[in-house]
Amino acid sequence: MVETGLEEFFEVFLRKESVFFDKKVLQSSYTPETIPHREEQAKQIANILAPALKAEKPSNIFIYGKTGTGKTLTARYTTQKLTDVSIKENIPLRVLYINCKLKRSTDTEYRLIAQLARELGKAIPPTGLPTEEVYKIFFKALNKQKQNYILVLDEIDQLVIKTGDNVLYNLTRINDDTESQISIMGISNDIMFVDGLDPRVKSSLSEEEIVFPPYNALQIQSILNQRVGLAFNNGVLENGVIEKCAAYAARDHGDARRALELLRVAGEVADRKNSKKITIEDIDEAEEKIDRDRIIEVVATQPKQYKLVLYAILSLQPGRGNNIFTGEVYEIYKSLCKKTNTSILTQRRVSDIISEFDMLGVVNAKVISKGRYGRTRDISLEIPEAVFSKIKNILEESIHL
DNA sequence: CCTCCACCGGAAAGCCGGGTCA
DNA sequence: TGACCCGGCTTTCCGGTGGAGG
Repeated sequence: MVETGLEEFFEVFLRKESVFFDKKVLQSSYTPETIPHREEQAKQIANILAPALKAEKPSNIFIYGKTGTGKTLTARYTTQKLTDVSIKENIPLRVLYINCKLKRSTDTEYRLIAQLARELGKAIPPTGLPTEEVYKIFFKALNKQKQNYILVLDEIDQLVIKTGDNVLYNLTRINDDTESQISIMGISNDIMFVDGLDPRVKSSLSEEEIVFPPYNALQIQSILNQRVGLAFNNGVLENGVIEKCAAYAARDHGDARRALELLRVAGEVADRKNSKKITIEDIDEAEEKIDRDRIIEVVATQPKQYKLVLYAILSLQPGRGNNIFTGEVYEIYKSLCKKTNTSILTQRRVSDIISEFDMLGVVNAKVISKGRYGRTRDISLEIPEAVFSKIKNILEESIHL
């Protein structure tokens, strides 16, 4: 019985029409043929990197711009073209791209250097060696194959936040004692990031700076238009859909990635409704859905202690304004720990957990002063009404009560 | 104008599980 | 096997502080 039901389901699914022609085109991993509205920046990067083809060391570049402004895409695009030429002309040049935020892979000093050494063909164990040792192996490998390297460090700000600028210092002065030359292209979405750096690193890293401004609504429209032809079947977009998408994305900070995601999810929403068209309402629905799914995902994947803290905040929320304070949360949290037989963390730690939730956008927590009655955080939930009870359920289930 | 609350948040250090190497 | 390393998570210690109330 069940099988035939499923079989039928799959058959129906197979024959079901979709608004999509090729969904991949809307995913962030997709690299388009051209990058609209970034010709200027691509040109600049090309200018700076070009000397590498003549075995000269290009200046280090620091790229910054908000999320979804095409930094990574442009960096990959330009370096790809550069390698294409270097291969064709048989020039010893190599581009190493590292995303510094990849958890458990490139987000610490040891792991970053280890990864670089691996790119050069060395086997490095995931842990166990002194970092110093890994540096040695890496340098040795650099010396062995003499060539120009361009090291792209994406999300470089995350790396520094986590592990300090020591790594960058070491990397920027590699050229002093190796045969190979290595240029660094740092990509960050935090503009203030360089200011916190060691002055030596700062001046070295930002020999050249390139800014990626946010896209405006019109530009986002054209980016979307570039892709809809490939992504969707003909005529599935209702009038005004692109405009609305672009408007939404431009509203906060010209994030093209968000616009593409919005469009993709709207398509999925339409598909699920068996609709042959994507309507403007689908966009609204998509935006909410993205928001909800994100929060649910974030909450569901937190460790137990975090869940307890969040649950404590949750149970203080209903029917109140923004007056939840750290002390109250901690008291509730402690009682929850006892109830669930969990070890109790210190208030210092819980305080950090609260600020992590703040950064994740699950909670809003800003420090206020209550004068005579001390200083604390003013905490309020950022969870949309629609998912409140669902979140509560998730927490209750995974904490057992 | 001063006090003093109830925390904040930086720094350092400890614990533990994962690992290497000789 | 023992000495040693990394990294995540946590505790300990402690100096700081905005502003209501005296």
